[in-house]
Amino acid sequence: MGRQATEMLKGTLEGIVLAILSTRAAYGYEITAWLREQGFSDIAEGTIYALLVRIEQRGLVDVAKVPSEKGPPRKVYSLNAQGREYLEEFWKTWAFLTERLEQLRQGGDQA
Amino acid sequence: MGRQATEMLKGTLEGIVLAILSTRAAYGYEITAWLREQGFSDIAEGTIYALLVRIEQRGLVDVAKVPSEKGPPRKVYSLNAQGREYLEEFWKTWAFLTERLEQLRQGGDQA
DNA sequence: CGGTGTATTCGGTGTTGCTAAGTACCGGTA
DNA sequence: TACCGGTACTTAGCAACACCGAATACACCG
Repeated sequence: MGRQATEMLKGTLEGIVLAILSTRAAYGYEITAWLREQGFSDIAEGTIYALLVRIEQRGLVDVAKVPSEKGPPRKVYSLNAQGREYLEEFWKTWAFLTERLEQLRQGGDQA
Repeated sequence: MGRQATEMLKGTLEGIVLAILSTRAAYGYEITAWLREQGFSDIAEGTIYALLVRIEQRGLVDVAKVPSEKGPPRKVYSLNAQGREYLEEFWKTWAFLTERLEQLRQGGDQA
């Protein structure tokens, strides 16, 4: 989607992944595929894996190694209590941002 | 506002400033003060100036040096045609992101 | 045995916002 | 005069994040 999207994803992508994991446990490959389906056409594979490693190191998710029928074992991530708290904060920050931008958009349309 | 906000601002702050400039010309100090009023409490002064330099170098804004009664001359920025185009793209990307996240938020609330 | 699809890892790059310090100009005050 | 606070901009170095490209590993199929 271009340069703007790349920069806007910073910080947001983390929230997106946490939000996905709040509905169900998932592994990297699966998440990447799902995001592509949702229109995040050019999210790099490596980006998701790196992100997953980060949130694991911060203790926001639990990990389970599950054998796959069709490849190497999967690392299945699930959101834990701390992750849920963090996700709450994310939504608050997101709400603040969207409010400000909604105001700006309306103001800009008038001018 | 913390780490999350910092990361989420990346890419978004640029759009915010362009949106401000689409309503009226402004200079750095003024923009910083306005943002603080709007609740962006800890946006660093240097951040805005650096951003303004970037968008100027990309040719999105025009600059005029205007003497001030109370200090060194102001650099007043105004959005030009290219900047307006770029801002349009920004809004599109932003709309895409908000759509996805709105869906995720609803899904997450159910689970 | 080589190729395709699944699944993860790693090193290096560019962009961005933050920190912190410095420069410059002006008015008021001691 | 000398100093301080408010205005206004600049700069150098840092940390975090998404991207790119390549590599690794496993399973099945022709």
